[in-house]
Amino acid sequence: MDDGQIPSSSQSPWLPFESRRRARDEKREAVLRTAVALFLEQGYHGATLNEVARRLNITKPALYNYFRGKDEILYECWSIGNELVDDCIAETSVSTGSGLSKLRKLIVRYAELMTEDYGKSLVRFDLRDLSEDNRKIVQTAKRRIDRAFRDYIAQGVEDGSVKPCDAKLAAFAIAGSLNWIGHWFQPGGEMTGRAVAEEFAIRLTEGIATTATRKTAQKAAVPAAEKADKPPRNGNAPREDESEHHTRAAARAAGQSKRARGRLR
Amino acid sequence: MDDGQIPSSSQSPWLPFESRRRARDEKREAVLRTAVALFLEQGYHGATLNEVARRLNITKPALYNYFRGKDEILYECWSIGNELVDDCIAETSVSTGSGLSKLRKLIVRYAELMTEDYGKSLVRFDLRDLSEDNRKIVQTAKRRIDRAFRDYIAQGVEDGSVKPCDAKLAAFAIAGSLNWIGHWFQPGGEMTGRAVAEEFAIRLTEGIATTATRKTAQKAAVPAAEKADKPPRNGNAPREDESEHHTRAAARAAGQSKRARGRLR
DNA sequence: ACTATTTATTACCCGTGGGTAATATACGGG
DNA sequence: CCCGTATATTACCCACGGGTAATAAATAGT
Repeated sequence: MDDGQIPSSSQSPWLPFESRRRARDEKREAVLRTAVALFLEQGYHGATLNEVARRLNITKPALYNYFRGKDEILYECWSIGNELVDDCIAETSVSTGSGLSKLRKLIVRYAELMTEDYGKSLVRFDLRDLSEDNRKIVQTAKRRIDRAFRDYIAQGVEDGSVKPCDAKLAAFAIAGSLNWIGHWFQPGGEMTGRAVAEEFAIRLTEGIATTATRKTAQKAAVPAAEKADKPPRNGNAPREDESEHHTRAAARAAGQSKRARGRLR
Repeated sequence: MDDGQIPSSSQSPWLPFESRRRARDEKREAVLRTAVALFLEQGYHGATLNEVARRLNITKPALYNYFRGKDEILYECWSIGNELVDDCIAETSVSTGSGLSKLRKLIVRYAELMTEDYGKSLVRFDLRDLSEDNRKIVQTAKRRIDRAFRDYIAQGVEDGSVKPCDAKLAAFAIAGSLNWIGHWFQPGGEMTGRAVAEEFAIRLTEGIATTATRKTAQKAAVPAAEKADKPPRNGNAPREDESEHHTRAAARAAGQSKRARGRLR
């Protein structure tokens, strides 16, 4: 079935027996990358710290140099995902355009996140496995995400780009579809994450949008704004907006001083 | 915090110390009712068999008279939920009407299921906690459910009641919204399960429907069928169709002879 | 009433895996 | 070159909870 000799998978900073002198934070992140993948693969309870360590060519106790325990690793995985979502929200909220326009942008970004490991961790991990404190943080953040969807919808209703509807339920419906992506999507399938995201942005808004979605027929019903809403559905353009996907996440990658960092001796 | 003396919760056939002479199957089901509630409340791994037993006024080993082990209990919970879904599908598939009409019916039924314990078990439990064999059964059944959604959509596209679209993605989007209900809904909130279900049936189909949804304007575009599609949105009528929610489930309640029944000595 | 069968209880086992203590090795600075 | 610190390893602990064996209590049949 399985025996030793990991094929030096992905890229572990601990090459079997050579120079293991990388920066601390790089190792920390490597642990998280491995952990989130394993947690998704086997489930939090099915995955063992021994296996996480094994995949990194180290042993379990070494992990405790970087984390207080298993549940903290889980929390940190979730936390990274949350920072990515925050970036999505921040990006979309500063963008100009109607409520519908912002909603669509958020859907695309969020959907694509759900096709990646850290995004999935937001919806596949069980809050009850976290410590009391961390659980509260997560719950608060979840409400923030929900609020973003709801706000854009309400905003759209006001500016006329979205049909009048119950913002709360509409947000649940949309977020549900998107979150579910994290359960079924796996890379290597017929569609790329980006493609799924764009398709969902259309599908999930065409029910509540006042304007026609597909291409023509911008029937002149929108009172204000609605500028660069959507370049009319280019098949596979080289994503024009790779500018800076990481606002807060980039900060974390560089600075990274806050947040517990392993056993405090 | 908590101490002994369970307040004889719900209705346990094992009243603390009196007549415990119920039929075997009734006890079996009582175990499942308690187990599914506890699993949802604390998560499968967080819940212990000791606690399940405690809530039933018995002790852990007694459970092994009815089930082979914890994972079998999990499977049986899931299995009941699956039978309920099968009923939904069976009901809707024999109903007359357009593809859209069937789709809406299925959505309503399925959504309401997601507000109940056994329905939630379909989407909140982790397949990886099941035995190899049972996991295969579940996966097969899941595909069947997905197929039902997809078929109705495809059917609707053909008969003109649904706009042309990718049936697979549309089904994922709809099922995602519905499955997510099982994660956020809890009874006692502002809306009843039924209300949520009806609202979702509208919301999730108005994007892909060719006919106007709300009330008037049946613009004459549907080529065939489309009979008793929907009584125009009665606020809280006493659900006209309580006829027989349980086809297969009813059979199980009465006959119930198949399926492993505890330790075979 | 006596016995066979079912169903429950008490007492126990033990594998698993998170977590820790003691210790060794590598690294960087004076 | 030596020492302090950071980082890793080996060896271990032990709580938890699923599962079992032995046994007792209840039930049904004749």
